Amino acid sequence: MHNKIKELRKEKKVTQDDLAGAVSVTRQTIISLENGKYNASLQLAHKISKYFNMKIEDVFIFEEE
Amino acid sequence: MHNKIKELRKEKKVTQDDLAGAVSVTRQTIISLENGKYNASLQLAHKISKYFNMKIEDVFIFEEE
DNA sequence: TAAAAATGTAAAACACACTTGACATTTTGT
DNA sequence: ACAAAATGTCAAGTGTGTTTTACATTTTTA
Repeated sequence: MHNKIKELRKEKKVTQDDLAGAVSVTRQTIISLENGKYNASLQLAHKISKYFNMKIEDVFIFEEE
Repeated sequence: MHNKIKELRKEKKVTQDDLAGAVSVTRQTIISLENGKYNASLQLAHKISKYFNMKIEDVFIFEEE
């Protein structure tokens, strides 16, 4: 699974710190998600995609398992 | 956050064990999710909603936070 | 009505999402 | 060029999702 957070964030021209604040997590969490260190929780995935006005499936890409 | 797993599962007439097998988790995990003991991971939420041919947001309900 | 199937509970163990803090590197702006 | 802002790394700690095992209760069916 990977995600489009970094792209979406740059399109919208917001900083990691801004996004982190907006969804109430640490900047470290955003960094780790963007760099594929681990996956977001369902709650966080929801907040992030809501922040970008998108569906979870359009931000987080689940390749075949 | 709550979810519609139990309802959807009964509509489709599948057992907890069937669903668990279909999404590769333990029956215990399904029980705990249905009874609100904890929330699914993003991966699992995706597998479950895909199993029911639905979007994550239509299976897992995020009340205002 | 008894056996079988389905659902539930409880607790210990493990994996991973997320935090915290401190510091290093890259990018941006003047 | 230099300072400031943004991004990244590392490591230890906390909390929670998931597994496993074993057993109890409820529901279904022959």
